[in-house]
Amino acid sequence: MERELLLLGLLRAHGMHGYQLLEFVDTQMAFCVDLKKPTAYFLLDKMAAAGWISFEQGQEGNRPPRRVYHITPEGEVVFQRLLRENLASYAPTRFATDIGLAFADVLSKPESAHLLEQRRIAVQEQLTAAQNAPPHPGGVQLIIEHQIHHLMSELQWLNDVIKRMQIQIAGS
Amino acid sequence: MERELLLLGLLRAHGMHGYQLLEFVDTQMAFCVDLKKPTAYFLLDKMAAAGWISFEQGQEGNRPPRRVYHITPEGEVVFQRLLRENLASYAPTRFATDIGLAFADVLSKPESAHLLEQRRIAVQEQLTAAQNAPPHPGGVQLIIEHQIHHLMSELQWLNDVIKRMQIQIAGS
DNA sequence: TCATGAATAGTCAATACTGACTAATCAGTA
DNA sequence: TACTGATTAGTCAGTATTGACTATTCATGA
Repeated sequence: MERELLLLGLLRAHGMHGYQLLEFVDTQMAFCVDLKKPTAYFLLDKMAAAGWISFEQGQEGNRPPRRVYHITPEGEVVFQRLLRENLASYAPTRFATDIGLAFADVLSKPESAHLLEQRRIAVQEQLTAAQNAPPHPGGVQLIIEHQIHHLMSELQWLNDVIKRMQIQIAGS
Repeated sequence: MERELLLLGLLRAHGMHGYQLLEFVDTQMAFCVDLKKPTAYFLLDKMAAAGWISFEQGQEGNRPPRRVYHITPEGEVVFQRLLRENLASYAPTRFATDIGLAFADVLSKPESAHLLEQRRIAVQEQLTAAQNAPPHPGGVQLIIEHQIHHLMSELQWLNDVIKRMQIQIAGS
């Protein structure tokens, strides 16, 4: 339900139409949520059907009419529940890139080490990007800090694994 | 493609039927992959259609016949490609539990701090479970070590955030 | 003024994933 | 032996997600 939480949270600020929501998520929160356009509209439809949000046809200038969504009182109740559930829990993190590690011994140690060095560069790049991100509004800043903390931890771990592999190479 | 990588990697060891694959993933790798039964059969069908794996009807005792899957030479080529791609790259991690942070200021600081303390307990429990996991075969052990490293880093960060909130409460 | 490309706003068919179900066999036991 | 619950093996209908597409408006500059 984290995307529902996100959309409800954004709509609490003020009514928005689908594209506006999408744009905000894409530009301000791309690093922590992946929300595609059809998924967003699907979720909006679903939440409207559930009565968590309402919408009216809005017209602006000559543009084609569009749905402007608002959070309903029931939606606000759901938002608060989802928020509390979210803050109190921790969903175990699955790293997609971990599966390769299970089979790293299929390749030679030097090749594995070399490939993981490329991975290290990728992590380093993401870290630099996060550190150079312009300040974001309110709580989003907290998420960026989390990302930075996490990426630094990943870098440290990767360095450790690579070092261990190199010792094994030297010792063989 | 990380699930394809996983299934191919497991089938490299020896031919297996769907249920066997599922069972291994469920018992040995549940903490790092989430693979539901219908998804597994779906992927096996798809990979068989692509020629990455083959199967024959196997019979054992009086049990109903079942498909025993084997990796093909083309499948081995794909496996090696996917493995190298996986090791060399780093998919940015999205933490589902981060979204709540963006809206934490909706609640009072004491309540937020209290909820995050519950989250800390959840993280701590997962850490203890990972630390007490029996030794796993080969590369899977590496993934467990990664999880432990990550959970310790999460704990440290959470402690820091909670502490900051408590200072803000005291100072207000 | 009238192409041209970017921005706006959204839809749709196809793919991927899951919860809930079926159905057979086996192991234990009353 | 006949019943019960666990294990094995898989399917299917419904839900979720996505890539690719449509269609309008706006800005611009030749």
